[in-house]
Amino acid sequence: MAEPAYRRMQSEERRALLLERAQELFGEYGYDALSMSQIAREAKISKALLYHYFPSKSRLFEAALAAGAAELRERTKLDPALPPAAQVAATLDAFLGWVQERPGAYAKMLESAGAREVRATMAQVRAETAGQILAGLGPDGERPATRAAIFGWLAFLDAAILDWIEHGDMTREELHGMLLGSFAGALMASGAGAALTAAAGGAPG
Amino acid sequence: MAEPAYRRMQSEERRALLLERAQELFGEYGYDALSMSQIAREAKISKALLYHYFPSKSRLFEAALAAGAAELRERTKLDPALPPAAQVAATLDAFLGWVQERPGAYAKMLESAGAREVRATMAQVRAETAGQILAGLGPDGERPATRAAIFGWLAFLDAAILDWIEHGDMTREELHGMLLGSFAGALMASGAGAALTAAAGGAPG
DNA sequence: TAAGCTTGTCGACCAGCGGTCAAGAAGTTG
DNA sequence: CAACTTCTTGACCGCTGGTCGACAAGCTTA
Repeated sequence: MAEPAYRRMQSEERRALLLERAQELFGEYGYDALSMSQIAREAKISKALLYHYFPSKSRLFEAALAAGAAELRERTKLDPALPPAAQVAATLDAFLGWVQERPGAYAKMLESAGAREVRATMAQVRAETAGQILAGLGPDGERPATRAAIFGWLAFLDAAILDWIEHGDMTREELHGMLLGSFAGALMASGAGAALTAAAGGAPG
Repeated sequence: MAEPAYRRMQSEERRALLLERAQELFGEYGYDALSMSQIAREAKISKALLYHYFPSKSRLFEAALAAGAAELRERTKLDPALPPAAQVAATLDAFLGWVQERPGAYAKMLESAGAREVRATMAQVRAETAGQILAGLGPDGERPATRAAIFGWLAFLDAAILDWIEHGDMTREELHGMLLGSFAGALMASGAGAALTAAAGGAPG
């Protein structure tokens, strides 16, 4: 008679389900506008069970972030034989395409970056990205001004993308050109112009 | 015999005292690592009294922010007769000097910008700053790509300053040159090169 | 069919948060 | 010394992230 009060699932199945749901929800609400209780409610489980699979909210967010990052990485695989500027151009284009497919989620993710508990994680992601670019610049990549310029440009990138998402009055190509030109300008300004031997993509206008 | 359980103060005196204390504490801990209870404790009053003077934590933060901004504005008064690029150069230099005097507090303030309840306020501040720069650029300031470039550069500015504060291996002049050069590069890349008739300051070599 | 066991699952709980309220006490006025 | 203003407080609320012991789903064994 009595139906089971809940359906029991395999550990890995449940975990994957929760992760997927959390990814969607974080992308919809952002980190701090989404509570663990709400995630549990949406997934129709108790909050305690959510904590059984993920030890904390920040770790759950990191897991969701990592899942998204893996997806992105696949899209932005680069050819190490290309000159640095061309690598940046190609990767940037793939990246913009990826953002274009989930503009809301990307914006929420950028917002979430400011939340206290995940700040360190996001800073690390940025540091790794910057490190990759700097490594591709050769000896110039070790100069403090160039390091600051790359960190600055990564922030430039996110801010310009947010503006693009918010206003929607630029084509992706236009944005791409502006970003690439700014990248070149930042490198030049940092004194790393020598690394820009190959064409970095023309600025429109 | 019985000493008073607390000392009563004039409304304005208390308010000014609390605002000053809050400014220090926000600068030391940032927005979300600092609770209203903690502020009250540090100021040796009850939390309820703090709420009597400031209706919410975010409003208290905004008041503290505005106080700092007023200080900053006085330091960065600009001469509207100068060409735009020179205005930016001079303002930027004054701004860097201001940051240099309170590096920790400025870093905490940038961190705080990501907190949920103050995000809108910080976005508004940035929008006003961007608007001022764009207005100084003439007709170019109305182009979407230029708008995105200015927003991007403001983010660049903050990120580069954070890097500067964190590593401390650049002189202020070096940073100033890199920032100005990047500003020019971003404008060029957005197609607003015409606005850069006057020297924007040389990039270091 | 039923007992035994593993472990997925839940309700109840905790300290702390931002925020609110009626009541009390400090200090001034008649 | 009483009356009054208003600055100040302790107790409270709903919610958050997070923890814990106990229940029960459903497989294994007999």
